Amino acid sequence: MTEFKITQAQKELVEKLGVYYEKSGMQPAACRVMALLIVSDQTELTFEEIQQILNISKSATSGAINLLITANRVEYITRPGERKRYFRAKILNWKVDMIQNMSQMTSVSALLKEINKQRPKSSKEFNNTLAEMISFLEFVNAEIPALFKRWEAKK
Amino acid sequence: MTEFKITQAQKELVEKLGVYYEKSGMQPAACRVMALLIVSDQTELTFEEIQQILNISKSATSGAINLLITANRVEYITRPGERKRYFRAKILNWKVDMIQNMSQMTSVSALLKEINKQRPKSSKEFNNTLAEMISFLEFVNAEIPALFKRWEAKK
DNA sequence: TACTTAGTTCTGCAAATTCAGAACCATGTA
DNA sequence: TACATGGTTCTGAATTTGCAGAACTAAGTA
Repeated sequence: MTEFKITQAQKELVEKLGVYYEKSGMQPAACRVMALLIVSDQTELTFEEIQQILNISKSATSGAINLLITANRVEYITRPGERKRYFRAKILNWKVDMIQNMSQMTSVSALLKEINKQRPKSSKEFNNTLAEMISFLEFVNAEIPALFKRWEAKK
Repeated sequence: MTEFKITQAQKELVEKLGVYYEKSGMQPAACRVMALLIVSDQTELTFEEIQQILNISKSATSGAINLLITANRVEYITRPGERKRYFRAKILNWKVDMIQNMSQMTSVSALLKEINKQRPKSSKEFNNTLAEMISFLEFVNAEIPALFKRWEAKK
């Protein structure tokens, strides 16, 4: 039985980051696992370590890990001769994730467009505001690549 | 008893937009109310109209409306001589909302910064990736005003 | 004063979520 | 073959959520 632990300060960071992740609707245990993989000194943790550090059941651990893997937020590696898997946060892909996240705006603006099309002409101010929102969302969406470029340039 | 209704097409838009709002963790009924106030031909609806169109109970209607008011997403007006309130989506403030939403990134990046500070020097690649994320989040955050300006200019 | 209107608040149920515990399985090892 | 390891899956219990229904309140009206 490994007895790897994290410090009190780290525990608090796991909680804080965990709560942040919860806002996106993921279940608490999965959020803690995700947070732990970011906060922990080791970037790669085994099933057992995760379970013990967070003090949750095997089923909760299994469920959380698989959820995160499905959501493409966690991956695992194996080591030659070991059956254990080493789980780690998939943060190297953060740019792809962020682009995907930002691009969700596109789907909203498409929906808002559809809505605005069916709105009566009479509610002019409202429609105009909606049109402005759509215009801005589309603009931002189109600007994303440029945003990355300017960031790269500035570094 | 008023018998104001919405079309089938509108109902579907309310559902779609409602589901979109649900992603942010708000309760279903409140999301439907919000969506209705965007989709409906009338931009201002009474308590009774909302309740009847969405076919929900008074308590659900009351709860949803008050939640939305607290979240600053809905406001109401009154008309002289009438006791009823007319509720409407507070979309005219969309810029403020959007800036606030985007600025939430700042809070995450602050937290990530705190985390990165306590990480061991040994996990170099991980720390660097984290630092890059933070850098990008801060950059985007700083760029928000400029983004609005460029959008205005382009219009 | 009694009644209507416009909503609020309380009670409680039904459904969904989340997780622990135990049994189970698959692979490797002695 | 027996046992250990690294999980997965099933069951069910404890919360939590979301809302209906009914009672209630506050303000205006006849």
